[in-house]
Amino acid sequence: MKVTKAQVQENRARIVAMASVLFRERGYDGVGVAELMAAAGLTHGGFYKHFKSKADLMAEAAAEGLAQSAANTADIDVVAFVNQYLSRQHRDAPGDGCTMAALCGDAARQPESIKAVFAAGIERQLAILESSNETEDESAKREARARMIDTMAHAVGAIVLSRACPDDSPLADEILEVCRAQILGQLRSPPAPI
Amino acid sequence: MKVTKAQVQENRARIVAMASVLFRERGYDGVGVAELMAAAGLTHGGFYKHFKSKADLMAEAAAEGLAQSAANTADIDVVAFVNQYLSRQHRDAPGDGCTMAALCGDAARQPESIKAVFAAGIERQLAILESSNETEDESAKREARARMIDTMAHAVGAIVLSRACPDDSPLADEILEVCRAQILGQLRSPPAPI
DNA sequence: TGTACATCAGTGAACGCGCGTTCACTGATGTAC
DNA sequence: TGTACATCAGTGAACGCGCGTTCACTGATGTAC
Repeated sequence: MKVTKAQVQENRARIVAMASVLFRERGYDGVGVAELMAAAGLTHGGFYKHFKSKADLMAEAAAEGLAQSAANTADIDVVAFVNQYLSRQHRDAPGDGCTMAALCGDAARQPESIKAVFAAGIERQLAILESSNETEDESAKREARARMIDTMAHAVGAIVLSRACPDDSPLADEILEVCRAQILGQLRSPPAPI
Repeated sequence: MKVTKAQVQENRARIVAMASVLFRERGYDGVGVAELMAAAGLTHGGFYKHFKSKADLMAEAAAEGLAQSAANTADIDVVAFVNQYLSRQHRDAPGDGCTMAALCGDAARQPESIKAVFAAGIERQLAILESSNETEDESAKREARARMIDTMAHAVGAIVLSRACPDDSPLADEILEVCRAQILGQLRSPPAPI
């Protein structure tokens, strides 16, 4: 049962999309090839007609997830981004949340090729966040970049730490709220003195 | 070949200690029971004389790792702690680094019992960091706690994000340096306005 | 436009492998006398 | 203090299982005429 070219493309895209979600929910080792294919409505045997290996799909799914996050960020301002990022909804739904927050720990133990995808994703996200700042001044640009790197790490840390706490634990919510207030405060305040 | 009571205790402690390191280096799914036992100089069959299951050891190894971090923090002040935490040495040696930074992502997908160990570890670390502040004032105490939660999340995020980048990538170092400067700046400055 | 045939995405059984866990056995330890 | 024996940490083979990957096969698609 061969299938139209359009169908092939669509199937492949669906595999990547489902993988992107499932990996975020359960980690790279937490989902098998068979389950991934089943989630896309296919059987596992056809997997290698689309991808060289599971690691291959991991890289592609990460790229997709990171691109999606970037796209979601493009339209809103930094304050809205932070409010949404540091919400309980985001923390409790890793599957359609930030790929960095969900998979950074896993990425650290993956081959360089996957780490490269993450680094590119971070740079891309930074470019979008910085773009709200339209200055021409070089030192102001550097300042804006540093601020955004800092904000990103701060936000990722809050989500990651909050997710490591038991469901409904007060500490999990406290981490989120404290960090949200702090990050928003910093964004409002002038550059920190050196 | 039975073994003295002291030897039994020592063997068990060695298993937990090695597990604590290996899990931090390669994640909970990245190390098997056989390898864990071999690292402790034993064969895999005896594992279940010491632990009910691998998950059991995971919880104990996490507790050990978190307790160790707390102990290491007890003697030094917050600035020294931050400088050490956000160093390339720490980033590049997860095996004897912070358990939170190394395993938070994994913990998020583990049973509640392990998440509880993490939450307890976070509280313990907070207690130590807050203790440098010796005020009696209730609102100042709350302020100190919030600051330390914030600092911890910030620092964890920086390490986790930096580790997801390729080895020797400029971005990995940039993240570390930017966050270190920022965190130290905040610790020096007065409480952020609300 | 209609026919004949090569292509190749998808199927499902099978592969070897490493995992967590169980088990019968060993033999020095530690206890009872 | 010396002897006899029960205990149980440690061994290494074996278990079932699910994993990533391979393979012979299918049959509609898309191409060549």
